[in-house]
Amino acid sequence: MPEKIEELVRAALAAAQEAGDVPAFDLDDCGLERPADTSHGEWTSTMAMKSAKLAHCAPRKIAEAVVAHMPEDVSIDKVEVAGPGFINFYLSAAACNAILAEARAKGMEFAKSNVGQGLHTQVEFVSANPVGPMHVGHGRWAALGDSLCRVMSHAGYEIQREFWINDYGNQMNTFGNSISKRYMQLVDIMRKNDVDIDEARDLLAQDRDNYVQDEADEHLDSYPYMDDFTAELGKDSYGGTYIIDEAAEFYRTDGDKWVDADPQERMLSFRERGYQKMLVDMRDLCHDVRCDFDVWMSERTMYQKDWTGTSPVERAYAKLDEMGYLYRTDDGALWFKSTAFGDDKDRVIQKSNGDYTYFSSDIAYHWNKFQRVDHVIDIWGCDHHGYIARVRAVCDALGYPGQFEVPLGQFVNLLRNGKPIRMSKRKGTMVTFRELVDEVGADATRYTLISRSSSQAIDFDIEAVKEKSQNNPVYYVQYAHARTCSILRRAAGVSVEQASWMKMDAVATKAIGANVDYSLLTDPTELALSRKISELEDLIASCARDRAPFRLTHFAEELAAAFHSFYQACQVLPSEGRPVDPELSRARLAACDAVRNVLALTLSLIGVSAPDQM
RNA sequence: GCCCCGUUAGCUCAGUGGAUUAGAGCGUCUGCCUCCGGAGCAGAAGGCCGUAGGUUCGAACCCUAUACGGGGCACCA
Repeated sequence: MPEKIEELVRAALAAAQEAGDVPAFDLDDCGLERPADTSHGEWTSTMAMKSAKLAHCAPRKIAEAVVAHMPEDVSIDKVEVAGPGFINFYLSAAACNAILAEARAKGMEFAKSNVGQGLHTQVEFVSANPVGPMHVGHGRWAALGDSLCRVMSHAGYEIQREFWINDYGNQMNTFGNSISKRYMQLVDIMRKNDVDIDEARDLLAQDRDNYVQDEADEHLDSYPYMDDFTAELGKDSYGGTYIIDEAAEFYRTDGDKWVDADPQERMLSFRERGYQKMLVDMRDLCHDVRCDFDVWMSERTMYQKDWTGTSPVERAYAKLDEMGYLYRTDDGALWFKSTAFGDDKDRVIQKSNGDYTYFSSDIAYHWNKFQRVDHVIDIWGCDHHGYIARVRAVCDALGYPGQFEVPLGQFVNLLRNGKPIRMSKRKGTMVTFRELVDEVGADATRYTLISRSSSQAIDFDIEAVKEKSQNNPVYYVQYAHARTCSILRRAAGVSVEQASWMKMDAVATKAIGANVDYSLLTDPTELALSRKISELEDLIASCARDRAPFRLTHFAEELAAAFHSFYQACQVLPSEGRPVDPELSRARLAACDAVRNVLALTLSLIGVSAPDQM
């Protein structure tokens, strides 16, 4: 439709200029927009205001001349000049409602575009360390990243989803040692108190709870095991209950065979098996919120030597060195000249003691990414923002300027009854994402986490989301979808059971039949439906371009509201005392079906289910 | 000191340079089921868009300055 209106505007302007009503000038942009207020028509052109200066002519005068020369068109009811010089186009009902037929015909393929032009894009997100459970912040990245991928795919990008596993470095050993220490403590408790593993686990967990609750460290003797734990492993150790559970599980499978074993071997065994379990847990949890990754990339692979006898990290160093971007200081540390690419200061990539810094992994990793895709998006928490410049510097240095971007996301503030929850890394207290999903449900969790701009910090009140889940907008939208299904089932004379094996598309076809006359839909609430639905394609394209999938939740709520209004104002099926013309009824059913399709599509783009009944 | 995010209705937030009247949800108040799903609808009340300049035909939106709030500035990962 916008293409057609643009044609008409250009033709009208040419005619007006030909007639001498408007000075000659070149029009580069028709400035087509959708007026916010429906009383201003379906489309408006701001070309008169935009070209007023160029034409040395009052915008209102240009607009009037253009309208006077506007060619006739069947899909245009009328064209008007309004305000300072808007040219408003009012479409016929048939033209407005054509979108309903399109939405029904295309279903989940509706509102696709090609703004991405097939650009091979990798989106890396979540990438939680495999040494503990995912927290709510990771959940936000999962919801955001996955939704972005779905939206970008719909808008014509070739998308690859990737999870980067930080399974290299000291933290892995700390993780292994933490489990190992807990294992030894469990054995100690069992022997001293003559209890079984389950009781020992509870005693040890209680010891930790005492420690956590004692914020001020006042009762120094009430949690001996926790003190012993932190004394031996330091404050950066992993003290959470899940580590105790992990250790107890290893005791159940292995018994006390590790008690007298070599501590290093014990640590390695626990580390690797614990790591694998964490990975499986994260994969399952992501899957449960409908977020599945294409690639799980291990940091360790960046240090594994291939047949050439070198690792990806070493090859990346050689490449940068060859290009003259590395230098070594007297103390032996190796530096990357990131200031050459706009970073604040140069960055160490190999410490003076010979160890690699974490940054070195990212150098090799991002080089690796660009060997697989043409564009890289890393979704990071806002606390990583200082890290962007150096990674971008690497990408620039390696020859991929402008192909690396980082949408930063603000954090999730967890609250309980309006009070902030103390999240202590030191003491390992946290509300896990798993707990949240199990209590609130995947749909409400995902919807809530995606529904705000990622540049906005979210206050997520657990009690409020749990207790007020009935008021959650996600149910409002799902209810609208279920309602369309209900009407279609009733019209088709099909039970819920029959519908479930027939599928809703078949139910709709049975209810509606062929050759629907969409021009019968002229009520304002009916036209509001087609108007709203016609916005989706541009919306998806802009969500993809701006990396802002959250806007789809607003669209879903608006469409649901438009549908509920329509439903209230227009009787779809004839009932006692409320007759409806059969053809009108079919057209309204078709409108319901279009809404059903579009709601299902929109919800699927944000990874939320569209139930046929609730 | 430097960098990032925010500041819009009582609360939580949308707002892509456009129109007299800056929107939505929650909360408050008033109506609407002998009627296709009331998890709904219709309406009311509630705003000098943090402040001050600038750009523009036009600014909540862009620019500059400034105030307040949150976060970040490792040879940690």
